[in-house]
Amino acid sequence: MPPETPVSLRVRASDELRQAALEQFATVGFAATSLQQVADHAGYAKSNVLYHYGSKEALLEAAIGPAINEFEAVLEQYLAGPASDRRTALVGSVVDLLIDHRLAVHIFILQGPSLSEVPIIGRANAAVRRLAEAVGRERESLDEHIRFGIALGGAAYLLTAGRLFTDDEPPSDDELRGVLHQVLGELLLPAAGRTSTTTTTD
Amino acid sequence: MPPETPVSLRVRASDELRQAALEQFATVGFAATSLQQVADHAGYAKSNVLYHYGSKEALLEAAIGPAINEFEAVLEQYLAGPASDRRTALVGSVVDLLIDHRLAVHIFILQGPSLSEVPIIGRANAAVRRLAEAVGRERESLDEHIRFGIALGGAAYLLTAGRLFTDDEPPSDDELRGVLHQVLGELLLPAAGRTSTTTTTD
DNA sequence: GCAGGAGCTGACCGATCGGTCAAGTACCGT
DNA sequence: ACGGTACTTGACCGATCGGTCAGCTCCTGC
Repeated sequence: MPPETPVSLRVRASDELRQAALEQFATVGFAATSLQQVADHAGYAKSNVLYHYGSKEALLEAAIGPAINEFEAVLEQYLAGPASDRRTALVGSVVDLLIDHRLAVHIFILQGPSLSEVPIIGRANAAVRRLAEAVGRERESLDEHIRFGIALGGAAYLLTAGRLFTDDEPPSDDELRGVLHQVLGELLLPAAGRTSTTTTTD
Repeated sequence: MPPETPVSLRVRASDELRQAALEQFATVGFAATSLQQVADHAGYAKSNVLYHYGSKEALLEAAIGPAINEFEAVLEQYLAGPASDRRTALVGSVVDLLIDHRLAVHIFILQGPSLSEVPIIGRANAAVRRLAEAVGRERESLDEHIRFGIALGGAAYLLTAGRLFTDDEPPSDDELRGVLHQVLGELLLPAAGRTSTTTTTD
């Protein structure tokens, strides 16, 4: 047993590299980010990136895999849930996912269509598509598809590109959560003023 | 004067190259698209791209310049308009711009934050930011900023990534225009039920 | 003390990047 | 027929890409 018991474990290089990759992939784009950039940003040599993660695609998978798993869990929960309050629960789950994994979400939502040949991105695209179809199947398709696309893509855009809109320091996560909950609810939940037939349950 | 008056002018290579570049930049991403891809897609040699447009950046400028000019015109019109119906006019202008230049808009809105070092993208980002600030200045800032970001980013995302949501052939532009007008109006116009920004408790 | 494995690095590889250049082709007014 | 101009191309350039590999330093179990 070592005499000193370090409260904070030593920082692992693989974690630093994964985090640097996540930030670079989200802000610069996966295709436009070189392994050299990731290594420089984390303070290591490029070879070390390929030592811990065998390839650029594996690095991407390590960076956004957890977020995609969580997104797939949200999808399964929605498909299995009762039709009465699926929508409300969906909005809450999606808002949490967006805020907790905003960088990863930006990658596999906004860059997803450009990277469909990457296996893990293909998985994410399939999940997004299944959720969109499930949401759109409940009512008139075109309107729902558009609302869903704007809500998902818009929120993903806002959370990472939103710093472009103001030079003030960004709002706290709780503030963001509240407003996002409100706005996405307006977009996805059958509001009182919209769609004359307020069919809350079928 | 030429004896034959050809009804359809001869197809110009520069136009074909510009159009191919627009499509590739929008679907694959500017940084991830090589000049070789653009040339192959249009059926010419790579050298010919650099003959008509001296550099990759100049090609981008030729492809999205008109859309950015139009966006800046929308901004000026909004800044100069009377406060009474600026918002309503803005929604109409933005919807038209989105539909008429969806590929270019996808590039300078969604890829904008990643490409701010490219001069023309920097111009576009500045215009987006000025519009966001003008819109957000009228009421409580955070809520308005978020609504604006979701509306703009979401619509740009939907129009080009939306084909990921369905394998049916895409809806007509008129259908799209109608629904977009409705949804963006809900997001940006002060609706009757909504003015209180009391975030619904979780 | 020491063998051995994990962590890390620089040198190097073929491929591709954006961009340059000289030569070839096609078409024009004269 | 001819000179010139616009157009198009393949060969080529240095830089950088993702990825491989041999070798270095450290730490640890014995």
